[in-house]
Amino acid sequence: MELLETLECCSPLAGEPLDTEHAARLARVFKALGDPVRLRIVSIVASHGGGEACVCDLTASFDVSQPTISHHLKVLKQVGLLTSERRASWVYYRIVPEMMAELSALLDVSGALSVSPAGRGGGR
Amino acid sequence: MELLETLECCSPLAGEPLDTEHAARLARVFKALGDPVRLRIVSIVASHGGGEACVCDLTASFDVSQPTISHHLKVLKQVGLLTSERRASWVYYRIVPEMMAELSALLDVSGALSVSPAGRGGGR
DNA sequence: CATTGATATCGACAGATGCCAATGTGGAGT
DNA sequence: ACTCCACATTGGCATCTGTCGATATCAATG
Repeated sequence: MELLETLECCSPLAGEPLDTEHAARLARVFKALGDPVRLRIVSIVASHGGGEACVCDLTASFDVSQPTISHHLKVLKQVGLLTSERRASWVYYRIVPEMMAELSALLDVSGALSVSPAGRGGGR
Repeated sequence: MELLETLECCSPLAGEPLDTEHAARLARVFKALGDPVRLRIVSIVASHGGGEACVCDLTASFDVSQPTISHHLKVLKQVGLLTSERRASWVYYRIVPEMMAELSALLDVSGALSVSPAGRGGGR
């Protein structure tokens, strides 16, 4: 079950290089997002009313089989991007906003690279 | 060469579901970040002085061979995360801040899911 | 122009990944 | 208890991916 828990970190990528451990953990999360079906699953769940969607909502949105959807959901859950809850016959998935926030903050290099605060502007 | 160009989009994931096209394009970018070596390469380049790093800086930071680093750089360049410039014998890589900003904004669901602005709070 | 140093490409191979059909499981209704 | 439905797991298969050694390219230098 719980494979990923440490959500304390992270300074943005532009701060200092990721050590091997953090890189390995974060890479697994990005890899989970690195499949078009899984990325659409996340977007469907994130934008679904009530912040959650059942598997039946998802299988209806794809051409792939139900076992394949189930497999992708398992991957997304293992890396900590989704949680699930069973209610009656249906299983509802919702995103973990803390994880999304961590990734978003990690990729936010706006302060360090784009504006160049005078004095170190883009090398040369 | 230029495989990815359309950087106009995107509303955050929580807005509306990604269509198949956008999902496919973005998934390729996330997949590129979904390898620990590549993620560390991005972090090293992003945090390197002057905003750029040459290949020699990178090969020194990893246990993998120089061809492997070169391969990973090619992947990161193809999806639009890095650009390269040759100066004399050295090739300098730098990140594409617009791409980072796009991904960061895409994953930023803080307005829609985490804070629950009264009225639609995370279901229940 | 031969040499050297930095980087890219090629070819091959083990291991990972995505997919499906078949089957298992767990809850709700009859 | 039997059955139906929603979902998960298993097993197998074709394809993709990361890695390396060998080799090619490209730029500076002698």
